[in-house]
Amino acid sequence: MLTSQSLAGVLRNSGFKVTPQRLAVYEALANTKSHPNAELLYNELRPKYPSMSFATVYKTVEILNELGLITVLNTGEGSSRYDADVTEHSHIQCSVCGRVDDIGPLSVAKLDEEVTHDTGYEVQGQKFYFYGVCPACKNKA
Amino acid sequence: MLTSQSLAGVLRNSGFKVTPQRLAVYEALANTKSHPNAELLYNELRPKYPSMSFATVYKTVEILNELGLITVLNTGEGSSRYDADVTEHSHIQCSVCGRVDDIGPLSVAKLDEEVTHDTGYEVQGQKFYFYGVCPACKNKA
DNA sequence: CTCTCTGCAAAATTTTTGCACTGCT
DNA sequence: AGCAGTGCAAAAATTTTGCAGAGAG
Repeated sequence: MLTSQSLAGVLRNSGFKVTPQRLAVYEALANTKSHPNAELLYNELRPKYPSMSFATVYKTVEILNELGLITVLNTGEGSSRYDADVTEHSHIQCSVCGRVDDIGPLSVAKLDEEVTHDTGYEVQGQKFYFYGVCPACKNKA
Repeated sequence: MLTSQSLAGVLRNSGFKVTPQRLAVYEALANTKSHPNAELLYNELRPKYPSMSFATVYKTVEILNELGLITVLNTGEGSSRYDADVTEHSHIQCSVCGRVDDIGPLSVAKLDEEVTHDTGYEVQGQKFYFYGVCPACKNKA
């Protein structure tokens, strides 16, 4: 999670301009654990930035992702979700209510080695998704 | 991987009708390791089934997925990929050419436990995606 | 002042749906 | 024969793109 100042620095150093919209999109992601998609970001930012557009949301998350400042999640829904937490962690989605929660670092240190040996790929990254029923939905049932 | 006969049985037992299109979609998936998306399936089946439509492809993979006969992959591309191999395994995608390869079962036996303990979810399934450069693309570089 | 960025609208892409016709059982 | 399935076309949903005006450096 970066402060607005350090985000501004990263953008500038990478040749991108620092705009209120870019800071706002990042800040919205940094201040939530709900892993919103583009629509939710748009709806959340609209009140503060009435001119905010989907184009800007999508262009911004693309840049933030390129710069490694956010992660894009594909849980299998129609749309992508975004996460400002780029530290090593995984995600789990409730098959009942659809919420996505974080899973702290798993004991997977040897996996990259295993995968390299198994496939010959030069492994650069990984995304783990778990699916199940969240505690809240379990209690309702 | 089911034979056409056993697939027919599963469909019938589940109240679905056995149609040439359904058998063909499954067979196409069972006979490839390329994890095609809907468009590739459509293009592959078109010559044999000139009337094949995207609607049928999508409706069929939805049923096959419901029945647990195929798996849907979301690597982060625009479209979903489908895999008739439902045994426990993961996938790795080349960040250069986009191909998706299989990874045999990983040493992740304790992960579900770890996740349950960490999140309180009742874990039902998981999907692991690795990203990197495939041997072929490495050699070209 | 320049050049990137924003925001609108239109387009492209992927997936879903409605409905008449086909064909499985 | 009855009813689910197919296939067409249209619609929906998500994401991308073109371009004119706005704003950051």
